[in-house]
Amino acid sequence: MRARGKRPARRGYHHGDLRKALIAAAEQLVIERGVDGFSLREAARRAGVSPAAPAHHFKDMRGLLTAVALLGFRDFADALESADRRGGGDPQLRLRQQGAAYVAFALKYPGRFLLMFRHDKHDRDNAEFVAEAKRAYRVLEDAIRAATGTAPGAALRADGQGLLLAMWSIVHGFAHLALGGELGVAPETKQGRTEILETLLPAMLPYLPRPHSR
Amino acid sequence: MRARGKRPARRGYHHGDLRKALIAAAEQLVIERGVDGFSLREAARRAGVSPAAPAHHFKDMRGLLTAVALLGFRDFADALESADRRGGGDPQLRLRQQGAAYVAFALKYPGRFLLMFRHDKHDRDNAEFVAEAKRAYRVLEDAIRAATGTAPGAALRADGQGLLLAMWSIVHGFAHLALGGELGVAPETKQGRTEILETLLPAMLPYLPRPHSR
DNA sequence: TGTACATCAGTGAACGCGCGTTCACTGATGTAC
DNA sequence: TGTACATCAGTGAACGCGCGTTCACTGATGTAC
Repeated sequence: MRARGKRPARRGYHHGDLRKALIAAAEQLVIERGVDGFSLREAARRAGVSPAAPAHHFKDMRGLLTAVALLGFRDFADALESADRRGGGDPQLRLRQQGAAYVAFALKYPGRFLLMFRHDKHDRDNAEFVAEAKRAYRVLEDAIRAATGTAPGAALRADGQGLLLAMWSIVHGFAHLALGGELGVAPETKQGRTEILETLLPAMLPYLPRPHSR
Repeated sequence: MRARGKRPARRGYHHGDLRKALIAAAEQLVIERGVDGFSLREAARRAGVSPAAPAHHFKDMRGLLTAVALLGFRDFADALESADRRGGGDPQLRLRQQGAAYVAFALKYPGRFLLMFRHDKHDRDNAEFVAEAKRAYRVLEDAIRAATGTAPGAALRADGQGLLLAMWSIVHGFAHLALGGELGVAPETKQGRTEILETLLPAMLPYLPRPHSR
C-alpha cells in the first residue's frame, strides 16, 4: 500500500533528494522568518533529517543559501528575458515589461528575492551563481542600450547610466516597499499580491522614467 | 587632573546619560552588523555597563531600537520638510529636492534608515514614534497634492497615488541599492558616499517621474 | 545470481558560543525635616 | 548643616535557549568479479 502512489519523500535511512528538500525548506524559511531568521538546523528539521545531514550537500549555511539565490537568479533572468522579448522592437515597452516582471518575481518568490540581494549570505566562489546574477543584469543593460541608441556591447553613456539607475531603482524600491508592508497591503497573502500586481503596480508603471529628448 | 576638562562619560557607579549612550551604541551597531546583527548585550558592552542596565531605560530590545528609529524619523521628517521648502512654489522642484534629501539621509544615517523600515523591530505602542513616521510621509503626500492639483487635505486621485508610489519607490530603491553595495561603490566609506551623492544620484534625478499631461 | 567491499548519505551526541531577560543585591542620589 | 531614608540606576550571576559545526559511527547503495 504505502509504496503505491507517489514515491514517498523519505524512503528510510536515505532521504531520496535531500538536496532539493533542503533548498525548498530554506526558501520557505526565509519567507517566514526573513533572511536573518533563517537557521540551518530548522531547515534540516523541516526536511526531516538530523542537523549534520546538510553538510553532505552544502559546505555550510552560506552554501545552502547561495543555492537558493542561484535558483532565484536563474528564474529571474529567464523571466526578465522573456518579458523583454514581449517588448518587441520598442525600447520603452521592453523596459516597461521588464519592470513589471521584476516586481512580479519579487512577489512570487520573496524568499529568493530577498536572498539575492544579501551579498553577506552569498558564496562568491560559486561561479555559476555569479554568472546567473550577471545574466539578469545584462537584460536590463541591453534594453537601456536600445533606449539610448547605444551600440550592443558598448559602454553606457552618462544618460544611459542615469536611465539604468532610475529604472532599477524604481522597480527595486517598489518591490521592497511592497514586501516591507509599506503599501498598506499584506504581500504574503494571495489577495495582497493580487492587489499589488493588479492595482498598485499598474498605477505606478506609467510614471516609469524615460530617456530625455533634450 | 582627570575631572578637569569635559565631563567624563562615566562618573562612577552611575553612568551620566546611559539612555543617550545606548541609543548611540545601538545606531552604530546596526551600521556595523545590520539590523539583525544587533544585540542588546553588545550595545550595553559598548556603553560600558552590565547586560541588565538597559532594562532601566528601555522596556526591552525592541524599545531601544524603536528609540533609534524615532530619532531617525524625527530628523528625516525635518530634512524632508526643509528640502520641500527649498522647492519654493514649484511642485516639480519640491519633489526633486525631497528625493535628493531622502537619499542623502539614508546615506548619512544608514543605521537609523534601515531600522525605520523594519516594522518587526518597532514598538507600535510608542505613539511619538508613529506620529513622526506619519509626519515624514505627509511631506511627500503634500507635494504630490501640489503636483497633481489636489486640494490640501483632500484624498489623492489615482494619478496622485501613482505618482506618489513612483516617487517613493525610486528614491527608496536607490537608497537600498546604494546601501546594499549594488552600485559598485562602498557606501560605508566617505569616498563612496561622496561618489553616490555627487555622481550617481545627480545622474538619476533627471529621470524622476513627473505628472502625466495627457 | 551471489558476494565482498568501497563509497555514500545518513545519525545523534557533543562542542562552545552568544543571546535576552530575570533576580536579589547595592552603591549613589536627592529630598524632607 | 546634618541626618534618615526612599528612590533610582547600576551590578553580576544565573536561567534556559537555539545556534553552526564537528565527530565517530552506521545503514544503504552500487559496483567488480
